[in-house]
Order: sequence, then C-alpha cells, then structure tokens
Amino acid sequence: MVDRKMPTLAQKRSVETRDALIEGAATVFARLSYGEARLRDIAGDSGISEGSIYFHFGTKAEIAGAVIAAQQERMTAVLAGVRGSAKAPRAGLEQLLLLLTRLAKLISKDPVVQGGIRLAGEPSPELSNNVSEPYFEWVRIVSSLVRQGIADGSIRADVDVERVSETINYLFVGAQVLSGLADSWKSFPVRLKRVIPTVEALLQH
Amino acid sequence: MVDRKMPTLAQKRSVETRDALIEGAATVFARLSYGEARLRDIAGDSGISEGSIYFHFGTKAEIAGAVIAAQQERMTAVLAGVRGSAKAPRAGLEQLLLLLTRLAKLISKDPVVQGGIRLAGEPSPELSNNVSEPYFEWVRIVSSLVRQGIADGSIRADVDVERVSETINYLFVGAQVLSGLADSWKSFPVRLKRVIPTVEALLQH
Amino acid sequence: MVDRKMPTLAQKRSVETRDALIEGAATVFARLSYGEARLRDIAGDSGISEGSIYFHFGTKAEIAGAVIAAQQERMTAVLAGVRGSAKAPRAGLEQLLLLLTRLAKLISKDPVVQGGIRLAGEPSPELSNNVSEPYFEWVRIVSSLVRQGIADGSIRADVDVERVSETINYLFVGAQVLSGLADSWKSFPVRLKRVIPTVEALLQH
Amino acid sequence: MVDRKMPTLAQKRSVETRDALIEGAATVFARLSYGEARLRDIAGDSGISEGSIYFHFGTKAEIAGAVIAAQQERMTAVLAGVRGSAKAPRAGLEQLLLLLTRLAKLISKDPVVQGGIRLAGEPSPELSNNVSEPYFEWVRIVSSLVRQGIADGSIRADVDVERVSETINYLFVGAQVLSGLADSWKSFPVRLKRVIPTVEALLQH
DNA sequence: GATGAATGAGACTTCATTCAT
DNA sequence: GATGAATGAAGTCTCATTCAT
Repeated sequence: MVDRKMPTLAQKRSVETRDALIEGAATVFARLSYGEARLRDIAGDSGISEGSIYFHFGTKAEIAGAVIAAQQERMTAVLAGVRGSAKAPRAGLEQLLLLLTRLAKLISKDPVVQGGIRLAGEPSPELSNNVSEPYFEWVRIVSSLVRQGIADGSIRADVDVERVSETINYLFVGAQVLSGLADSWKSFPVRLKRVIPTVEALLQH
Repeated sequence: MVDRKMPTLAQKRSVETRDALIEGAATVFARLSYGEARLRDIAGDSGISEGSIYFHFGTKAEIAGAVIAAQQERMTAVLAGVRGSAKAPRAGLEQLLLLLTRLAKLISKDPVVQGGIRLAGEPSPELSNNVSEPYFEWVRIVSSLVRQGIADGSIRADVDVERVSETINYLFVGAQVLSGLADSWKSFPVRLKRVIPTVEALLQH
Repeated sequence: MVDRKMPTLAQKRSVETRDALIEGAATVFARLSYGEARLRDIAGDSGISEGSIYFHFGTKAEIAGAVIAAQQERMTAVLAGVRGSAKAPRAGLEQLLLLLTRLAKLISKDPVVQGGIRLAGEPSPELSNNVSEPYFEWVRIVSSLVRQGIADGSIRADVDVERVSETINYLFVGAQVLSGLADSWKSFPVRLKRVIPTVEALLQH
Repeated sequence: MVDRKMPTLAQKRSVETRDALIEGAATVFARLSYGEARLRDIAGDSGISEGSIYFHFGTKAEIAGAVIAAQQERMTAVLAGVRGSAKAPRAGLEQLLLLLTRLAKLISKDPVVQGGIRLAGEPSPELSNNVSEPYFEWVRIVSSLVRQGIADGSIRADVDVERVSETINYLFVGAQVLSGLADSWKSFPVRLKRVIPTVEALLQH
C-alpha cells in the first residue's frame, strides 16, 4: 500500500531548498535595495547554488515576490492571532495595542519580514506594481479595530475614525522606518512603546 | 558696468551644466533606487552627455552625494526662513508648526529634495555611511523648538521633551513615507495638515 | 504460447521510452537548430522525464545522432522498397522516378526524417563531423540508377552520368530546402512533381 | 566655416567598428548556427570588444539581422549590375545566366553573404519571422528575367514561365546548399557552371 | 568643457548533466 | 528504469567608467 500522505523525500528537499532561498533572499533584501542585491549573495547566504534560484523561482523579481508574500503571510498571522485566539472577548482598544506591539516585535526579529518591508518600501520598475499596497491595507485594518473599539465602548465614540487610524499608521510607520535606519529594527519595540501613550490619548475617554 | 570678476561664459555654462545634472539626477533618484538609477537616464533627463558627468562629478556615488547635499541645503534654508525671517519674534509652537508645514510643501514640490529623501531613506554600501544622519538631525531640531516653546510659554511646561519630539518626528516621517508611496509626495501637505491637531494636542495647554 | 525469449515488460517499456524520445527529439530538431533545441523541450514533447534521456542516450549529441540514424534507416528502406520489392524487373528510369517521388512523400510526412534532415543540413561542431555525408551518398545512389537505366535501355546511352546525377540531386535538394522553408515540407511532393518533366527530359531518348 | 560634409572622426570610427562587427559576425554565422554562434567569437573575430556589440546593435538577434541586411544589399547590387550596367541592351537569357554566375561567384567569395545565407536558411524563433523571404524573392526575379527573355526573343515563347523559374531556382539553391556542405561554397561557381547547359536547354529554342 | 564611442567587469539567466531516491 | 531536484559552467546583456577628439 502506498502512503499517499507523506511527501516524497525529493519533495521535502525541494520545500526545504525553497524556504532556505526565501530566508536567504530576505536577509539580503533587508540589507540592500532590490537593485543592489546580488543573486550570488542570496545563493551564498542560503547555502544553495545560484542555478537553483532559477529552478525554484525563475527570476530575481519572482524570488523578491516570494519574500513579500512570505512577509505578508507572517504579518497576517499576527493579526489572526490577535483577533482569534482570545478566549475571553477582548476589547477593540486592547486588541489594537496588542497588534501594534506584536507587529513591532515580529518586525524586529524576523528577517523574512524585514526583507519584505524593505522591498515593499521601495517600489522598483521590475517588481510588480503594487508591492506597497500592504502599507495601505494596514490603514484599513486599524480602522476596523477602531470601529470595533467604539462599538464595544473601549474607544471614545466621538473620534474621527479615518483621521485617527491614519495618524496611528503614521506613528507606526515612522517609528518603523527610523528604527530600520538606526539599528535594523532592533529598537522598534522600544520606540513603539514610547508612542503607545499618545495612541491611548487619541482613543481613550 | 561689467565686473571684471564676473564669471566667464565658460564658467557660467559649467555651473548651468552642473545644476542641470543635479536636477536630472534627483529626478531619477526619486523614481529609482540608487542601484537601479542609470547614469544614462540621468544624462538623458538632464539633456547633458553621459561623459560630462565625469567632468563635474567623479563617480555615480558622488553625484548622489551632491543631490543629498543640495536637498539638505534646501531643507535647512526652510528652517532658517522659519527661524530668522520673522520680523516679530514668533512663539516656539508657532515656529514648529510652520516648519512642518513648509517642509511638507517643499518636499511635495521640489524634485531635488525628493531625490535626496529617497537616497537618504535607503542606505547603500556604495554611498557614504551616514546618508540617513539627517533623519536624526531633525529630531534634535524639533527638540530645540519644543524647548524654545516651553521657554516662551507657547508649549506646556510638563511635556517630556524627548518623547514628544520623537513622536512628532514619527508622525512627520510616517506621513512623508506613505505620501511618497501613494502619489510621489503630492498628498504630503494634506496628510500633514490632518495630523497637526494631534501635534497641537501633544504640546498645548 | 509465450516465448520464453520474449522481451520482459521492463524491456518493452524501455524500447517504448526510447522510441518516444527519438520521435520527440526529431520533432524538436525539425523546428529548431541543434544549438537551439532544448533537452527540456525534447522531454516535454516525448512525455518523458528529462533525466531519462541520460539513461537511454549519454548526451545531447548522441540523441541527435540517433535521430539521424533513424532517418537514414527510413530513407534507405524506401530505396530498398523501390529496388527489391518489384515483382517484375523494373526499368532504371522508372525506379529512379519512383524513388524521388517516394522520398519526397516520406520527407513530407515523417517527423523523424524531417528532424534528421534539418540536423544533417547544418553541421555543428558538437555533432560528428560527417552528418552531411548522406547528402553525397544519394548522388552515388542516383548515379547507379542512371547507369542501370542506361544498361536496360530506359535511359539515353549518351548522357554524362556524373553531370546528370549531380543535376538531379540539385533539383531534389533545392525543392526540399525551399519546401522546408515554405511550409515545413508539406509542399515537397507537389514541388517535386513539377520538376519531374525536367528530369525525364534530361534522361529520355 | 564648418565643413558639413566630412563626418567627424568619431563618426568614422563608429562606422568602421560597425562594419568590422558585421564582417566578424557573418564569418561566425557562416560556420555556426545562430544558436551556436557566440558573441565572444564575433567580438574576437572582429577585434572589437564584446560590450561594443551592445553599443552598436543591442542584441545578438539584431546583429544577425544586420548581417542579413548586408547580404541582401550585396546580392541586390549584383542584380542591379547585371540589369543596369550594360551599355548595349543585353538579351534576357544572357542577363539571367550572367546573374546566376555572378551570384555564385559572390557567394563563394564574400563572407558577409555566406553568413547571411546560412542565417536565412535556418529560421530561428529569435530572429525575425521572415528571414527566409529573400529565398522566394529570387524566384520572382528569375521569373521577370525569363519574361524579358521571351519578349526579346532570346527565350522560347512556349515555356511555362512559373515552372521554369521554379526549376532554375531549385537548381541554384541545390547547388548552393551542397557546395556549402562540401567546401563552404568554394566549389559553388564550378558546380553552377555544370548545370548551365541544363538551364539553357530549358529555355532555348 | 563637452561629447560619444569603446571597454571590461560582473550581473542575471540558461541549460546540459549528475545524483539521490 | 524513471524521476525531479540540484549544480556549475558558460552565455547574453548591462552599465559605470575611460578616452580620444
């Protein structure tokens, strides 16, 4: 009887190689712009041959796309964690602050997320046009949490939802960018924590 | 009456060429990362021959440096304008808000400043190490205006100067980055205006 | 009754794979030069994995050689058919015309022959030096049929055998090449038929 | 006063480089198929750097196109020479035979023409689709000369123009292809001369 | 001062071949 | 026997820089 669940060894190896390449690529893209990143460095950093990039991704642009996809996946997972995992129904404000904090921590630690962020922040003609779309997606996510907070009473009812969400995003992005320039995001959680009081002042009664 | 010290025609032409190159380079650097910008595009955009770049600037890195220098000059000029030009001594708070507003307008209009900003935002191994130093310099400038505002009574005395300055900077940088991604800084003044109330709330009595 | 010497299933499968590869390779070589043909295309066209090519043939050059061998086999079979199968002893002239006609038809239909022809027509440093030898072999075959025709009286005795054979070959090759360029040999039989009267005029009383 | 006719030295050098590259490329393409020809060989053969190919032609396909264009120019010049240069009005038959003879000589001597012929004979997906169009253009040219010969009485009035022109073309192309395979076209004039009697027999009274 | 042609190092990409399963 | 992942040598193309005029 043939086991139909177990992936073959070849398939497993393939997935491992692919993952190693994405990790290596992200590490390089976090340090260098798309145009300056060298496939040679990506291959070296991954411990995989340069030719294998072609086998798994075809082009430099496609491996960059894969990094961005992986980044979005991981950031979305944090959102899901904040929203869904709660045993007790948590308040919107609480969720929002938790989300910001966890994202900052993720960004400060995860090289794949760092690489994706840098790529998304500098649109390149070779990359798909809407790499920076996610930046705007997060404004919408913040809005929805704010609305939820208003509904559950954890956020003042008289806030201008759009303006407040936009402001929170600027704070987050500003801190993210400056921590990136200062120390490759290591200080991001600390920097974010220092603006949390401002966020609370914007939203609370 | 002709001044004997007046620049010769050749010298004048040289200055014009140099300026045209900086302007063209900035335009290209605003659109493309340092690694993706092509000297050919810069020459084309400036209407100057490719070879001439090497008469005025030694290398690609040096022309990028000249763009950043020009950007800083123009931004510093705005600061000077806000500080010095005032006939009546203006309050620190007022100066701070005016500075933010004028910088946003400058950034939204001036291609040289835009090119410099993009270059400063993505450090490259080929560029001098501290291209993004100015980002941190502006935190200090904001601090000093806040202190001045406290001194002249236009700003609450009990604010945490460092934290507040940092926060203002995040707001400014966040709005700048997102307007850059959204529409090449066209919406920056509008976006900034929407966060001014938050800045005022942070500082005012 | 099963012959114990009958090929095993594995052997049968092996032969089928080999044939499929030759057919696929010929199809690709008919469309692309040796240097442009990709092992990947050959594998795809054959429905066989790329790696298997190396079990049946050592290298790309060897699979090309196998295609040429198969082509020659099939063309020689036509010659044998024309020469041997005749119940009644046929005249040399008749045999010659029949040979030309049958070869044209074979070339217009058989992808393996087409692939071999294209390979033989463009010597490549990677292929064995004398791939185009067959082109000259056919001059000799035509000569011998002309001589036979002279002997049996179906061809004028005063023809210059060498010159006439050469001319017939040029006609055949010229029509073959132009039909190849025009419509991948589909029109070859028709084109050949139009020059048959010229061949007859050269040879007949 | 500025001389407006004399090309600058730079322009002259540019043209020389371009010509050298076309000559070198043709030499390589005459020996190797498009897919097997290496830009390195072309550059080496021309005594020009590899990068200059990019400066003058951009891609491998475009330099191949330039070789074909040069070939067609030279062959058309022969046609013009045969048609126009005659002091005394020459007969159509005479012109046709002269054309065939001169083309054979050109092909046997001129490396640019040889390269173009080989390229035109093996259409490649990377080359423009109608590289082999010229092959068919020459059928039309032969037709027109045959008609002219009929008009001036040098060719039998009852020939089937289309069929005869086609046949002449097959003879020419067949001899060309086989001389190419046998000895890189060196024997082409001799081979052609041997079929001239057949051509005359087709056309004369 | 300015120009455009030329160069060469190195980037991305391709693909025949090998190998573990 | 067959497969698909992996490799590395080599190819085409790019572009910062130099040079002769």
